[in-house]
Amino acid sequence: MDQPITSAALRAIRRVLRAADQGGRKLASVTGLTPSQLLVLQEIEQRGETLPSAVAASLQFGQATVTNIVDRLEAAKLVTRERGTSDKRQVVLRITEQGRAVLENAPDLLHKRFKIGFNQLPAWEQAMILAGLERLGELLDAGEIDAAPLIDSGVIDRDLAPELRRQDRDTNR
Amino acid sequence: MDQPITSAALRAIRRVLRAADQGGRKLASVTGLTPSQLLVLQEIEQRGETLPSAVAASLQFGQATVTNIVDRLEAAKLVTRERGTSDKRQVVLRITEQGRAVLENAPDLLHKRFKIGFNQLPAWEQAMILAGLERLGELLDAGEIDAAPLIDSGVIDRDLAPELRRQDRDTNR
DNA sequence: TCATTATTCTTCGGAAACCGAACTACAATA
DNA sequence: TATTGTAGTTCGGTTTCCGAAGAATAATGA
Repeated sequence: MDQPITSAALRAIRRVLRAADQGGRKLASVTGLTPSQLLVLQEIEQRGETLPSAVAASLQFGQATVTNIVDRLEAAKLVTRERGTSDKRQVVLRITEQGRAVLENAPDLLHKRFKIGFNQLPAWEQAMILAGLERLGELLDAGEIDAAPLIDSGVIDRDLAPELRRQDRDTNR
Repeated sequence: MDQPITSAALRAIRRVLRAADQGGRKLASVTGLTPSQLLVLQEIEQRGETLPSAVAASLQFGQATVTNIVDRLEAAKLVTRERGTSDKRQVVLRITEQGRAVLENAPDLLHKRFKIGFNQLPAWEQAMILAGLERLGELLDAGEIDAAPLIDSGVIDRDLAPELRRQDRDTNR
């Protein structure tokens, strides 16, 4: 059905995704910083001084999510929350020294693994990979997809599920 | 610090990751199948008849996680659970007709978006992207990384956090 | 054969990521 | 001033993961 090259590419993508995921998980267990937290932290560092809404927009997270994550970062003293002066509705986020230190010492593992290998590749190959990735990025976030043509074909019934589960299994023993 | 090309590549990777994530989330809201569920389902389909442990190993999930996900898939009747005959500790997973149908109708959006764009690219570019991706996959899951050199530099104190949070904010008003 | 050890899976409890909807301040506008 | 808009937060809910402990069954060895 698919071109072989297409599905090979898909497999490769999934592999990359999985690797990223795993790396993140491991990172979390070691540093106490989850991937999302790291992302937010990086975002804040890059911008120097931002608003939660900006972070949310850029990371495509909901505001609620950002609040949540910033809560943790603040508790860990990696980030500062301060009410805006001109517009008091706003909240200004700043990274702390500690935050910066964490970013230095805990480049996420994806980053790390990647860098190690990548730097060893010949330049042409680096260029090729980069070009491919960028193309891919374009493909993937090109415009909103219409998520229409997915008919109701056996969708999960969330309310029914829990009961069914236990019951089904018990009758099975 | 990093070569510019390295960090460009990293940005590109993150972009791809984010796109995948978003796509997955959207998919979930439409079909009721989350990305992980889809992965497990696909895995079961491919293998035709498997054990949870095999799925877990291949997807690099914990057993508990697989149990959890299979619970949902089973409740949705996309998958069948049956005790093994020769070894009764085992559980045999099979995809149902419905499950197959769902896989057909709900190729995940990543897949979909990707296919659309990808197929339109000239062959050489497809080849290039593929090569880049595969190289990347190798880089990323090359061997276990030693997650050692991450010193305790401002790690989150999980127990302290929740209290701090609320308190800090209240004093802030 | 019986007891011990291993295995396969499930259950339980817990952290975190997300989100939408309701809500609170504050700002801007008419 | 009254209304409408905007920035963040809170609340409640779902899902993903995991580790540890448990139950059932197999395999092993004395």
